[in-house]
Amino acid sequence: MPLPSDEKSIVHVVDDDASMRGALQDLFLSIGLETRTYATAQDFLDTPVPDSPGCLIIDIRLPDMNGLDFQAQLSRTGVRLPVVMMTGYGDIPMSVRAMKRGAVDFLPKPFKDQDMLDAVFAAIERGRQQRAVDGDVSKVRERFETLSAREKQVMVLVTDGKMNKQVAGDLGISEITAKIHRGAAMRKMGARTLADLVRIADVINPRRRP
Amino acid sequence: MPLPSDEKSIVHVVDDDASMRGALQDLFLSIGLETRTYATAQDFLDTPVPDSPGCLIIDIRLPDMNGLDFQAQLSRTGVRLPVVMMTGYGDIPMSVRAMKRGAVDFLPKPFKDQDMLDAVFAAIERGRQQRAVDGDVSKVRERFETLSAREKQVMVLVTDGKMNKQVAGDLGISEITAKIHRGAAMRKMGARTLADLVRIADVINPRRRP
DNA sequence: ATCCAATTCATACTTTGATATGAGCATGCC
DNA sequence: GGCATGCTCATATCAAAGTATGAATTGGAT
Repeated sequence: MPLPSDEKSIVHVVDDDASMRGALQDLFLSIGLETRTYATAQDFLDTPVPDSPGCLIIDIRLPDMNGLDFQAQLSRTGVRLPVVMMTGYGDIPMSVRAMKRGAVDFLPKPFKDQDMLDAVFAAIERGRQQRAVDGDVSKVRERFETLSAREKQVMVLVTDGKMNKQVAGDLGISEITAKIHRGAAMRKMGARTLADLVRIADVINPRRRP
Repeated sequence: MPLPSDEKSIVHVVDDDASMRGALQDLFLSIGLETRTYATAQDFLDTPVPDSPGCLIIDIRLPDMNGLDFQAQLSRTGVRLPVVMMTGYGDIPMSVRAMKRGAVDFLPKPFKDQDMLDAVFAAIERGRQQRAVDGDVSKVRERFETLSAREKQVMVLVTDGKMNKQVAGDLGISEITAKIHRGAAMRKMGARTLADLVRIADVINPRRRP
Protein backbone atom coordinates (compact mmCIF):
# COMPACT_ATOMS: atom_id res chain seq x y z
CA MET A 1 0.00 0.00 0.00
CA PRO A 2 1.42 3.34 -1.00
CA LEU A 3 1.91 6.06 1.53
CA PRO A 4 -0.45 8.88 0.57
CA SER A 5 1.89 11.53 1.89
CA ASP A 6 4.68 10.18 -0.29
CA GLU A 7 2.64 10.11 -3.48
CA LYS A 8 3.87 12.57 -6.04
CA SER A 9 1.36 14.66 -7.87
CA ILE A 10 1.18 14.47 -11.63
CA VAL A 11 0.00 17.32 -13.80
CA HIS A 12 -1.67 16.25 -17.04
CA VAL A 13 -1.74 18.84 -19.78
CA VAL A 14 -4.11 18.45 -22.73
CA ASP A 15 -3.52 21.04 -25.45
CA ASP A 16 -3.09 20.73 -29.17
CA ASP A 17 -0.55 23.51 -29.20
CA ALA A 18 2.86 21.90 -28.89
CA SER A 19 4.57 25.07 -27.77
CA MET A 20 2.04 25.55 -24.99
CA ARG A 21 2.54 21.95 -23.90
CA GLY A 22 6.25 22.55 -23.79
CA ALA A 23 5.96 25.82 -21.92
CA LEU A 24 3.66 24.34 -19.30
CA GLN A 25 5.84 21.29 -18.91
CA ASP A 26 8.85 23.52 -18.32
CA LEU A 27 6.88 25.59 -15.85
CA PHE A 28 5.70 22.62 -13.83
CA LEU A 29 9.00 20.79 -14.00
CA SER A 30 10.72 23.91 -12.71
CA ILE A 31 8.91 23.47 -9.42
CA GLY A 32 9.37 19.73 -9.34
CA LEU A 33 5.93 18.62 -10.54
CA GLU A 34 5.82 15.54 -12.70
CA THR A 35 4.11 16.47 -15.95
CA ARG A 36 2.57 14.54 -18.81
CA THR A 37 1.26 16.08 -21.97
CA TYR A 38 -1.38 15.06 -24.49
CA ALA A 39 -2.24 16.65 -27.84
CA THR A 40 -5.87 15.50 -27.93
CA ALA A 41 -8.64 14.43 -25.63
CA GLN A 42 -8.57 10.96 -27.14
CA ASP A 43 -4.85 10.80 -26.53
CA PHE A 44 -5.50 11.34 -22.82
CA LEU A 45 -8.42 8.95 -22.68
CA ASP A 46 -6.35 6.24 -24.39
CA THR A 47 -3.52 6.57 -21.93
CA PRO A 48 -3.85 4.75 -18.64
CA VAL A 49 -3.82 7.31 -15.83
CA PRO A 50 -2.07 6.14 -12.67
CA ASP A 51 -4.19 6.41 -9.57
CA SER A 52 -2.15 9.21 -8.07
CA PRO A 53 -2.97 12.74 -6.98
CA GLY A 54 -2.63 15.59 -9.41
CA CYS A 55 -4.72 17.61 -11.76
CA LEU A 56 -5.72 18.06 -15.35
CA ILE A 57 -5.07 21.17 -17.44
CA ILE A 58 -7.38 21.31 -20.42
CA ASP A 59 -7.54 23.70 -23.32
CA ILE A 60 -11.18 24.34 -24.13
CA ARG A 61 -10.49 24.13 -27.83
CA LEU A 62 -9.24 20.72 -28.74
CA PRO A 63 -9.07 19.16 -32.19
CA ASP A 64 -11.31 16.23 -31.42
CA MET A 65 -13.55 17.38 -28.63
CA ASN A 66 -14.92 20.43 -26.88
CA GLY A 67 -13.21 20.98 -23.55
CA LEU A 68 -16.53 21.14 -21.74
CA ASP A 69 -17.71 17.86 -23.21
CA PHE A 70 -14.35 16.40 -22.34
CA GLN A 71 -14.80 17.57 -18.77
CA ALA A 72 -18.24 16.01 -18.63
CA GLN A 73 -16.98 12.74 -20.05
CA LEU A 74 -14.20 12.48 -17.50
CA SER A 75 -16.52 11.93 -14.58
CA ARG A 76 -18.36 9.28 -16.57
CA THR A 77 -15.12 7.42 -17.26
CA GLY A 78 -14.11 7.47 -13.61
CA VAL A 79 -11.31 10.00 -13.87
CA ARG A 80 -11.49 12.03 -10.68
CA LEU A 81 -8.74 14.56 -11.38
CA PRO A 82 -9.57 18.19 -10.62
CA VAL A 83 -9.72 20.23 -13.81
CA VAL A 84 -8.19 23.57 -14.67
CA MET A 85 -9.53 25.00 -17.90
CA MET A 86 -7.66 27.36 -20.17
CA THR A 87 -8.58 28.96 -23.42
CA GLY A 88 -7.58 31.56 -25.94
CA TYR A 89 -10.98 32.36 -27.29
CA GLY A 90 -13.53 31.56 -24.58
CA ASP A 91 -16.31 33.76 -23.34
CA ILE A 92 -18.02 34.24 -20.01
CA PRO A 93 -20.83 31.69 -20.47
CA MET A 94 -18.23 29.10 -21.29
CA SER A 95 -16.23 29.84 -18.17
CA VAL A 96 -19.40 29.80 -16.07
CA ARG A 97 -20.42 26.46 -17.46
CA ALA A 98 -17.01 25.03 -16.70
CA MET A 99 -17.08 26.31 -13.14
CA LYS A 100 -20.59 24.97 -12.62
CA ARG A 101 -19.34 21.57 -13.63
CA GLY A 102 -16.72 21.72 -10.97
CA ALA A 103 -13.64 23.16 -12.64
CA VAL A 104 -11.17 24.53 -10.14
CA ASP A 105 -10.23 27.49 -12.30
CA PHE A 106 -10.59 28.89 -15.77
CA LEU A 107 -7.67 30.84 -17.24
CA PRO A 108 -7.82 32.89 -20.42
CA LYS A 109 -4.68 32.79 -22.54
CA PRO A 110 -2.32 34.38 -22.15
CA PHE A 111 -2.01 33.92 -18.43
CA LYS A 112 0.72 34.69 -15.94
CA ASP A 113 2.82 31.74 -14.87
CA GLN A 114 1.93 32.48 -11.28
CA ASP A 115 -1.79 32.35 -12.01
CA MET A 116 -1.41 28.93 -13.55
CA LEU A 117 0.68 27.73 -10.64
CA ASP A 118 -1.88 29.01 -8.16
CA ALA A 119 -4.61 27.21 -10.04
CA VAL A 120 -2.62 23.99 -10.14
CA PHE A 121 -1.82 24.16 -6.45
CA ALA A 122 -5.47 24.74 -5.62
CA ALA A 123 -6.50 21.86 -7.88
CA ILE A 124 -3.98 19.49 -6.38
CA GLU A 125 -5.05 20.43 -2.90
CA ARG A 126 -8.70 19.88 -3.73
CA GLY A 127 -7.82 16.54 -5.24
CA ARG A 128 -5.89 15.50 -2.17
CA GLN A 129 -8.81 16.21 0.07
CA GLN A 130 -11.20 14.43 -2.26
CA ARG A 131 -8.88 11.45 -2.40
CA ALA A 132 -8.64 11.36 1.36
CA VAL A 133 -12.40 11.28 1.70
CA ASP A 134 -12.83 8.77 -1.09
CA GLY A 135 -10.16 6.57 0.44
CA ASP A 136 -11.85 6.56 3.82
CA VAL A 137 -15.19 5.72 2.31
CA SER A 138 -13.68 2.95 0.22
CA LYS A 139 -11.98 1.37 3.19
CA VAL A 140 -15.21 1.32 5.15
CA ARG A 141 -17.09 -0.12 2.21
CA GLU A 142 -14.48 -2.82 1.74
CA ARG A 143 -14.74 -3.77 5.37
CA PHE A 144 -18.49 -3.88 5.10
CA GLU A 145 -18.17 -6.28 2.20
CA THR A 146 -16.29 -8.71 4.43
CA LEU A 147 -19.45 -9.10 6.47
CA SER A 148 -21.72 -12.03 5.76
CA ALA A 149 -25.18 -11.32 4.40
CA ARG A 150 -26.80 -11.75 7.79
CA GLU A 151 -24.23 -9.62 9.53
CA LYS A 152 -24.91 -6.82 7.07
CA GLN A 153 -28.64 -7.04 7.67
CA VAL A 154 -28.18 -7.02 11.42
CA MET A 155 -25.80 -4.09 11.24
CA VAL A 156 -28.26 -2.05 9.23
CA LEU A 157 -31.06 -2.67 11.67
CA VAL A 158 -28.89 -2.10 14.72
CA THR A 159 -27.55 1.19 13.41
CA ASP A 160 -31.12 2.13 12.70
CA GLY A 161 -31.65 2.06 16.44
CA LYS A 162 -33.36 -1.28 16.77
CA MET A 163 -32.85 -3.50 19.79
CA ASN A 164 -31.60 -7.04 19.39
CA LYS A 165 -35.09 -8.29 20.07
CA GLN A 166 -36.52 -6.17 17.25
CA VAL A 167 -33.70 -7.13 14.92
CA ALA A 168 -34.41 -10.77 15.61
CA GLY A 169 -38.11 -10.24 14.99
CA ASP A 170 -37.55 -8.41 11.73
CA LEU A 171 -35.26 -11.12 10.44
CA GLY A 172 -37.22 -14.01 11.84
CA ILE A 173 -34.37 -15.32 13.96
CA SER A 174 -33.76 -15.66 17.67
CA GLU A 175 -32.40 -12.85 19.75
CA ILE A 176 -29.34 -14.86 20.57
CA THR A 177 -28.45 -15.29 16.94
CA ALA A 178 -28.95 -11.60 16.38
CA LYS A 179 -26.52 -10.88 19.20
CA ILE A 180 -23.94 -13.11 17.60
CA HIS A 181 -24.21 -11.38 14.26
CA ARG A 182 -24.17 -8.02 15.95
CA GLY A 183 -20.97 -8.85 17.79
CA ALA A 184 -19.39 -10.17 14.62
CA ALA A 185 -20.31 -7.02 12.72
CA MET A 186 -18.82 -4.85 15.44
CA ARG A 187 -15.59 -6.80 15.40
CA LYS A 188 -15.26 -6.92 11.63
CA MET A 189 -16.06 -3.23 11.23
CA GLY A 190 -13.61 -2.29 13.93
CA ALA A 191 -16.27 -0.60 15.99
CA ARG A 192 -15.52 -0.57 19.68
CA THR A 193 -18.84 0.99 20.59
CA LEU A 194 -22.31 1.37 19.12
CA ALA A 195 -21.58 5.04 18.50
CA ASP A 196 -18.69 3.99 16.29
CA LEU A 197 -20.87 1.57 14.37
CA VAL A 198 -23.55 4.21 13.80
CA ARG A 199 -21.00 6.63 12.36
CA ILE A 200 -19.50 3.91 10.18
CA ALA A 201 -22.94 3.03 8.90
CA ASP A 202 -23.57 6.65 8.04
CA VAL A 203 -20.40 6.77 6.00
CA ILE A 204 -21.64 3.84 3.94
CA ASN A 205 -25.20 5.06 3.81
CA PRO A 206 -25.42 8.77 4.57
CA ARG A 207 -28.64 10.00 6.16
CA ARG A 208 -30.25 12.85 4.22
CA ARG A 209 -31.81 14.65 7.17
CA PRO A 210 -31.59 14.19 10.89
CA MET B 1 -44.05 29.29 12.91
CA PRO B 2 -44.33 29.76 9.13
CA LEU B 3 -44.82 26.81 6.90
CA PRO B 4 -41.71 26.59 4.70
CA SER B 5 -43.66 25.27 1.75
CA ASP B 6 -45.99 28.27 1.95
CA GLU B 7 -43.23 30.85 2.06
CA LYS B 8 -43.10 32.95 -1.06
CA SER B 9 -39.75 33.59 -2.63
CA ILE B 10 -38.55 37.16 -3.04
CA VAL B 11 -36.17 38.24 -5.76
CA HIS B 12 -33.94 41.17 -4.83
CA VAL B 13 -32.48 43.12 -7.73
CA VAL B 14 -29.53 45.43 -7.19
CA ASP B 15 -28.70 47.51 -10.27
CA ASP B 16 -28.10 51.20 -10.76
CA ASP B 17 -29.82 51.13 -14.13
CA ALA B 18 -33.45 52.01 -13.54
CA SER B 19 -34.64 50.57 -16.83
CA MET B 20 -32.96 47.26 -16.04
CA ARG B 21 -34.57 47.21 -12.61
CA GLY B 22 -37.93 47.81 -14.21
CA ALA B 23 -37.43 45.19 -16.89
CA LEU B 24 -36.38 42.56 -14.39
CA GLN B 25 -39.21 43.42 -12.07
CA ASP B 26 -41.67 43.00 -14.93
CA LEU B 27 -40.06 39.74 -15.88
CA PHE B 28 -40.24 38.28 -12.40
CA LEU B 29 -43.67 39.63 -11.66
CA SER B 30 -44.94 38.06 -14.86
CA ILE B 31 -44.26 34.66 -13.37
CA GLY B 32 -45.59 35.60 -9.95
CA LEU B 33 -42.34 36.21 -8.14
CA GLU B 34 -42.31 38.97 -5.57
CA THR B 35 -39.58 41.42 -6.52
CA ARG B 36 -37.76 44.21 -4.74
CA THR B 37 -35.29 46.53 -6.37
CA TYR B 38 -32.34 48.54 -5.10
CA ALA B 39 -30.22 51.11 -6.89
CA THR B 40 -27.09 50.65 -4.82
CA ALA B 41 -25.42 48.10 -2.60
CA GLN B 42 -25.85 50.40 0.37
CA ASP B 43 -29.53 50.69 -0.42
CA PHE B 44 -29.85 46.94 -0.11
CA LEU B 45 -27.73 46.73 3.02
CA ASP B 46 -29.78 49.47 4.68
CA THR B 47 -33.06 47.71 3.97
CA PRO B 48 -34.11 44.96 6.35
CA VAL B 49 -34.35 41.72 4.43
CA PRO B 50 -37.14 39.43 5.58
CA ASP B 51 -36.00 35.93 6.45
CA SER B 52 -37.69 34.33 3.48
CA PRO B 53 -36.41 32.25 0.59
CA GLY B 54 -35.37 33.94 -2.60
CA CYS B 55 -32.28 35.19 -4.32
CA LEU B 56 -30.23 38.23 -5.08
CA ILE B 57 -29.51 39.57 -8.55
CA ILE B 58 -26.48 41.84 -8.55
CA ASP B 59 -24.95 43.93 -11.26
CA ILE B 60 -21.19 43.73 -10.97
CA ARG B 61 -20.82 47.40 -11.61
CA LEU B 62 -22.52 49.39 -8.90
CA PRO B 63 -22.03 53.07 -8.07
CA ASP B 64 -20.86 52.53 -4.55
CA MET B 65 -19.31 49.10 -4.50
CA ASN B 66 -17.83 46.41 -6.67
CA GLY B 67 -20.24 43.54 -7.10
CA LEU B 68 -17.63 41.03 -5.99
CA ASP B 69 -16.88 42.94 -2.82
CA PHE B 70 -20.59 43.23 -2.26
CA GLN B 71 -20.91 39.48 -2.61
CA ALA B 72 -18.12 38.95 -0.12
CA GLN B 73 -19.65 41.36 2.34
CA LEU B 74 -23.02 39.67 2.25
CA SER B 75 -21.82 36.52 3.93
CA ARG B 76 -20.16 38.62 6.60
CA THR B 77 -23.40 40.45 7.31
CA GLY B 78 -25.37 37.24 7.62
CA VAL B 79 -27.32 37.49 4.39
CA ARG B 80 -27.60 33.98 3.06
CA LEU B 81 -29.37 34.63 -0.24
CA PRO B 82 -27.96 32.85 -3.27
CA VAL B 83 -26.44 35.32 -5.71
CA VAL B 84 -26.85 35.67 -9.46
CA MET B 85 -24.37 38.07 -10.99
CA MET B 86 -24.91 40.06 -14.15
CA THR B 87 -22.74 42.52 -15.95
CA GLY B 88 -22.36 44.51 -19.11
CA TYR B 89 -18.63 44.80 -19.15
CA GLY B 90 -17.23 41.85 -17.20
CA ASP B 91 -14.48 39.52 -18.24
CA ILE B 92 -13.72 35.88 -17.66
CA PRO B 93 -11.56 36.28 -14.53
CA MET B 94 -14.33 38.29 -12.96
CA SER B 95 -16.92 35.61 -13.67
CA VAL B 96 -14.59 32.92 -12.38
CA ARG B 97 -14.01 34.82 -9.18
CA ALA B 98 -17.74 35.21 -8.66
CA MET B 99 -18.39 31.53 -9.24
CA LYS B 100 -15.54 30.56 -6.90
CA ARG B 101 -17.21 32.63 -4.22
CA GLY B 102 -20.40 30.68 -4.64
CA ALA B 103 -22.45 32.63 -7.17
CA VAL B 104 -25.15 30.49 -8.73
CA ASP B 105 -24.72 32.02 -12.16
CA PHE B 106 -23.08 34.88 -13.99
CA LEU B 107 -24.92 36.45 -16.90
CA PRO B 108 -23.41 38.90 -19.35
CA LYS B 109 -25.75 41.64 -20.52
CA PRO B 110 -27.69 41.46 -22.63
CA PHE B 111 -29.14 38.12 -21.65
CA LYS B 112 -32.22 36.22 -22.71
CA ASP B 113 -35.16 36.39 -20.34
CA GLN B 114 -35.17 32.63 -20.16
CA ASP B 115 -31.53 32.49 -19.11
CA MET B 116 -32.24 34.87 -16.25
CA LEU B 117 -35.29 32.89 -15.21
CA ASP B 118 -33.32 29.67 -15.27
CA ALA B 119 -30.65 31.25 -13.11
CA VAL B 120 -33.23 32.58 -10.66
CA PHE B 121 -34.98 29.25 -10.41
CA ALA B 122 -31.70 27.50 -9.77
CA ALA B 123 -30.76 30.08 -7.15
CA ILE B 124 -34.09 29.83 -5.37
CA GLU B 125 -33.86 26.07 -5.34
CA ARG B 126 -30.35 26.16 -3.92
CA GLY B 127 -31.53 28.59 -1.28
CA ARG B 128 -34.44 26.38 -0.34
CA GLN B 129 -32.20 23.42 0.23
CA GLN B 130 -29.74 25.50 2.20
CA ARG B 131 -32.53 26.89 4.31
CA ALA B 132 -33.87 23.43 4.98
CA VAL B 133 -30.49 22.25 6.19
CA ASP B 134 -29.88 25.39 8.22
CA GLY B 135 -33.30 25.09 9.78
CA ASP B 136 -32.72 21.52 10.84
CA VAL B 137 -29.37 22.37 12.35
CA SER B 138 -30.82 25.35 14.18
CA LYS B 139 -33.60 23.30 15.67
CA VAL B 140 -31.20 20.73 16.98
CA ARG B 141 -28.92 23.41 18.41
CA GLU B 142 -31.84 25.08 20.13
CA ARG B 143 -32.87 21.82 21.68
CA PHE B 144 -29.33 21.21 22.82
CA GLU B 145 -29.35 24.60 24.54
CA THR B 146 -32.30 23.50 26.66
CA LEU B 147 -30.05 20.90 28.27
CA SER B 148 -28.40 21.73 31.56
CA ALA B 149 -24.63 22.02 31.68
CA ARG B 150 -24.21 18.54 33.09
CA GLU B 151 -26.61 17.02 30.61
CA LYS B 152 -24.62 18.52 27.77
CA GLN B 153 -21.38 17.12 29.13
CA VAL B 154 -22.89 13.69 29.58
CA MET B 155 -24.39 13.73 26.11
CA VAL B 156 -21.04 14.59 24.55
CA LEU B 157 -19.29 11.76 26.35
CA VAL B 158 -22.06 9.27 25.68
CA THR B 159 -22.17 10.05 21.96
CA ASP B 160 -18.43 9.66 21.99
CA GLY B 161 -19.03 6.02 22.79
CA LYS B 162 -18.30 6.07 26.50
CA MET B 163 -20.18 3.84 28.92
CA ASN B 164 -22.05 5.36 31.84
CA LYS B 165 -19.28 4.19 34.13
CA GLN B 166 -16.65 6.02 32.11
CA VAL B 167 -18.81 9.11 31.83
CA ALA B 168 -19.20 9.14 35.58
CA GLY B 169 -15.47 8.72 36.04
CA ASP B 170 -14.61 11.49 33.62
CA LEU B 171 -16.99 13.91 35.31
CA GLY B 172 -16.23 12.79 38.84
CA ILE B 173 -19.80 11.79 39.60
CA SER B 174 -21.52 8.53 40.35
CA GLU B 175 -22.72 6.22 37.62
CA ILE B 176 -26.29 6.66 38.82
CA THR B 177 -26.15 10.40 38.36
CA ALA B 178 -24.66 9.94 34.93
CA LYS B 179 -27.56 7.68 34.02
CA ILE B 180 -30.04 10.30 35.13
CA HIS B 181 -28.41 12.99 33.02
CA ARG B 182 -28.18 10.60 30.13
CA GLY B 183 -31.86 9.84 30.29
CA ALA B 184 -32.72 13.52 30.57
CA ALA B 185 -30.58 14.34 27.55
CA MET B 186 -32.25 11.60 25.51
CA ARG B 187 -35.70 12.87 26.42
CA LYS B 188 -34.93 16.53 25.83
CA MET B 189 -33.23 15.86 22.51
CA GLY B 190 -36.06 13.66 21.35
CA ALA B 191 -33.78 10.69 20.84
CA ARG B 192 -35.53 7.38 21.20
CA THR B 193 -32.34 5.35 20.81
CA LEU B 194 -28.63 5.84 21.21
CA ALA B 195 -28.27 5.76 17.44
CA ASP B 196 -30.55 8.77 17.24
CA LEU B 197 -28.55 10.62 19.85
CA VAL B 198 -25.29 9.93 18.03
CA ARG B 199 -26.65 11.33 14.80
CA ILE B 200 -28.06 14.37 16.57
CA ALA B 201 -24.70 14.97 18.19
CA ASP B 202 -23.01 14.79 14.81
CA VAL B 203 -25.36 17.44 13.45
CA ILE B 204 -24.30 19.76 16.24
CA ASN B 205 -20.67 18.78 16.08
CA PRO B 206 -19.81 17.15 12.76
CA ARG B 207 -17.00 14.64 12.79
CA ARG B 208 -14.25 15.42 10.26
CA ARG B 209 -13.24 11.89 9.42
CA PRO B 210 -14.66 8.51 10.34
C1' DA C 1 -16.23 -37.51 0.19
C1' DT C 2 -14.64 -33.90 2.97
C1' DC C 3 -13.89 -29.63 4.70
C1' DC C 4 -15.31 -24.97 5.56
C1' DA C 5 -18.10 -20.99 6.22
C1' DA C 6 -22.45 -19.41 7.27
C1' DT C 7 -26.37 -19.74 9.93
C1' DT C 8 -29.02 -21.21 13.45
C1' DC C 9 -30.19 -21.93 18.49
C1' DA C 10 -29.74 -23.16 23.63
C1' DT C 11 -27.93 -22.38 28.23
C1' DA C 12 -25.60 -19.67 31.38
C1' DC C 13 -23.35 -15.74 33.32
C1' DT C 14 -21.81 -10.91 33.67
C1' DT C 15 -22.15 -6.24 32.56
C1' DT C 16 -24.61 -2.39 31.17
C1' DG C 17 -28.69 0.43 30.41
C1' DA C 18 -33.31 2.38 31.78
C1' DT C 19 -36.25 3.83 35.17
C1' DA C 20 -38.67 4.79 39.46
C1' DT C 21 -38.70 6.30 44.27
C1' DG C 22 -36.81 9.00 47.74
C1' DA C 23 -33.79 12.36 49.43
C1' DG C 24 -30.05 15.99 50.53
C1' DC C 25 -27.90 20.33 49.09
C1' DA C 26 -26.89 24.67 46.62
C1' DT C 27 -28.25 28.58 43.78
C1' DG C 28 -30.99 32.03 42.32
C1' DC C 29 -35.49 34.29 41.85
C1' DC C 30 -39.88 36.46 43.40
C1' DG D 1 -38.90 33.19 53.51
C1' DG D 2 -40.51 30.21 49.99
C1' DC D 3 -39.91 27.91 45.66
C1' DA D 4 -38.12 26.10 41.47
C1' DT D 5 -34.18 24.19 39.30
C1' DG D 6 -30.17 21.82 38.98
C1' DC D 7 -26.98 18.45 40.80
C1' DT D 8 -26.06 14.86 43.60
C1' DC D 9 -26.57 9.93 45.36
C1' DA D 10 -28.72 5.40 47.23
C1' DT D 11 -31.57 1.43 46.65
C1' DA D 12 -34.05 -1.46 43.83
C1' DT D 13 -35.89 -3.64 39.76
C1' DC D 14 -36.21 -4.99 35.03
C1' DA D 15 -34.74 -5.05 30.35
C1' DA D 16 -31.09 -5.36 27.29
C1' DA D 17 -26.39 -6.14 25.81
C1' DG D 18 -22.07 -8.83 25.65
C1' DT D 19 -19.71 -13.11 25.96
C1' DA D 20 -18.64 -18.00 26.30
C1' DT D 21 -19.47 -22.90 25.38
C1' DG D 22 -21.52 -26.23 22.75
C1' DA D 23 -23.96 -27.96 18.92
C1' DA D 24 -26.82 -28.78 14.66
C1' DT D 25 -27.78 -27.78 9.72
C1' DT D 26 -26.90 -26.22 5.17
C1' DG D 27 -24.53 -25.28 0.95
C1' DG D 28 -20.64 -24.76 -1.59
C1' DA D 29 -15.69 -25.49 -2.56
C1' DT D 30 -11.78 -28.74 -2.78
